[in-house]
Amino acid sequence: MHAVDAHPRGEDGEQVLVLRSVGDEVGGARGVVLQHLVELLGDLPVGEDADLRRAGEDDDLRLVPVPPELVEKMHSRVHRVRVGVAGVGDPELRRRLEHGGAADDRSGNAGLPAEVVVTVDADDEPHGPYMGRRGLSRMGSSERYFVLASVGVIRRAPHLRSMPELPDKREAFIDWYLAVVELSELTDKRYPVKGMNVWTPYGFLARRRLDRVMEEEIEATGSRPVEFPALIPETEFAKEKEHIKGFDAQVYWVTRGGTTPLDVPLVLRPTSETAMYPIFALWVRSHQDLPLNVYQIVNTFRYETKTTRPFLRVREIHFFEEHTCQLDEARASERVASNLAAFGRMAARFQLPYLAIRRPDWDKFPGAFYSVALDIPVGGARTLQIGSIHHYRENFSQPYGIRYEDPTGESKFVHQTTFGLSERLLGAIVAVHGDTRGVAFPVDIAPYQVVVVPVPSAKGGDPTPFARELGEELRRGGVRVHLDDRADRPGAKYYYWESRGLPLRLEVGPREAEAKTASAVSRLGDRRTISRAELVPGVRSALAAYDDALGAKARSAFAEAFSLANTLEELKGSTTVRLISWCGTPECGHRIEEAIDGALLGTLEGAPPIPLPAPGPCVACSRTESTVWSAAGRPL
RNA sequence: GGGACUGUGGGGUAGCUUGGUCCAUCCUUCGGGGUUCGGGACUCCGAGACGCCAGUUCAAAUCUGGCCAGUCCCA
Repeated sequence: MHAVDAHPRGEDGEQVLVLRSVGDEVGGARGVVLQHLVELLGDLPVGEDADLRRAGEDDDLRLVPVPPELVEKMHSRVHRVRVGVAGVGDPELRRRLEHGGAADDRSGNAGLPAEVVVTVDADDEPHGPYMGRRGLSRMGSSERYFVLASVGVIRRAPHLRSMPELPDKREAFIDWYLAVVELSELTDKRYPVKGMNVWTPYGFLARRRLDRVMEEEIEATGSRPVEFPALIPETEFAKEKEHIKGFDAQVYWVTRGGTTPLDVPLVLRPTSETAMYPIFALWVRSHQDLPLNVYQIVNTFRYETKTTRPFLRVREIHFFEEHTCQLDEARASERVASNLAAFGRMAARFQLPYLAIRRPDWDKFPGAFYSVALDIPVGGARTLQIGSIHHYRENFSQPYGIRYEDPTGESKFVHQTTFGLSERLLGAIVAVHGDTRGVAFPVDIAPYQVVVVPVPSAKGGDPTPFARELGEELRRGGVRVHLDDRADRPGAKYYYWESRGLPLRLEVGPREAEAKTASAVSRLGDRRTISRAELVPGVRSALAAYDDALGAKARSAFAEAFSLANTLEELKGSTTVRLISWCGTPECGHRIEEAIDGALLGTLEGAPPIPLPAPGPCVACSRTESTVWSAAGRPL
């Protein structure tokens, strides 16, 4: 028997029949059904979600066995459902359920069901609340009438209160992701424009940390910040043919100023090539102006038609974009390599393992000579592109006239590169490090690195002053710290901060105040005692250990996300990202994409995610010449 | 672009098929009081919703139409 949360009509320990969620089924007759049950059960108290006062009519209720299909259907949603009244232990209750209702059909209510299926759930588990769209309402939808009842004992026991559980990350990644984002309050997605979400204070702090890391790492390679306007004249936008073709369907247009139609419509930048390059043509005159390495972090806009998801696919993108002009193709290739290295350093700070992949020609950035994408696996064969680096050769410098005079006096076009990242990185951090409790932030990104939680007690006194002292000292020591002195219970605060990815909390109760220590618990559950005297170094060392553990966990999951495939057949129904040998031809590429029902992500650049032998024959055509290791998956 | 489905308090939902039991259920959340505080406390009081516009009807959360928004599938 399961416990029933504090029912107004019941006493502790009292046995009741509880009618749950009258799913799809009884319609307006529910009150009548309830009334019958009340009568059937005589003086046995009946607990229910609905108001029994509404029950009034006097109609027939017949109990019938539940069809096995229905039981099966319910089985996945409700724990251990028993058929009919079989699960009822109490003989008296059972007798009444089986023989109670008298057939007396003088109903004036045509809407009543002729039969009502009652199932009795007599298991030991409390019914948890149901999250998402898969609640009880979907249960037994093919069945006409259906009442779910359960026998239980009223128990006013706090520990049986069940809290909402997150969907399973492996089974239902996107449901899990959305629930975690909601729970962690990184963003408010209720803004009334699809794909445009509000950055909450907590989310903004995380984003700003991300921006800082990007700024630091890119500036270390000689890049400098700039900011270009958000609007681009159609005339400039249209100069590079491939580029405009690639973005045409996704741009927002500004066609009016007030009530006056604009002579030249303006596009809201989907990316800034066409905003920057006319100006680059003015900035670059001689080889002495090169390289030109600049970046900006701005919002860009793309009219996404597919389903939008917080951080992963949005219409207003928080975009990091580096644009460079180089002397020649080789220097531009070097810049690509330098960007890859810079991203490697960023990813290390995010504790994110990733894949650098050269995209096949048909999937490169519109206007690019080639594109290197940064991908991560996100469960099953799914992948997420979190950034990209492009070599443009002279594809843009020619239409935009970006040329320089070389030392011999010859006029040449520059070779260009770009490097793009976005808030998808934040989504990636959530996706990779998050778990059944919510987000887990790496130390460098966490809005707060440490939260101090005082644990007061009536006997031991209030440790809050001591906690405040510790907080102050950490702040002076350069730690991002917050004192959580809300009136909640400590346990509630632990869950709260764990769901938001806090790396380390310090629990400070009377015992700690007495001993001049703090109990430090990491987001991964690691617990240690830090003495007041060693506070800042102790916290730093705990944070470093946590970061290492987080990275190690991510790397081991990363390695498990890949497997080899030797034939097209093996690609079908893939449950990991696949590594394959590919001859490089588009024909084979397309056959591969068809087999995996996804995308040929491209050829590996740099270190492989798992140890690989030399490339074998192409999975599609078995040719052995010039095959390369490639990855295939299903982009999210 | 084509098709299917869905819109109920801040979040998740019940109710809709068969209009009247509904001044709309439950959980969570939020505000206030008291009591608590070493892993999601209890208790008392209070707050909060039928996407929009028409129509049908004595009566609409429920039926019809349009619109808006969203989701899924296919191209």
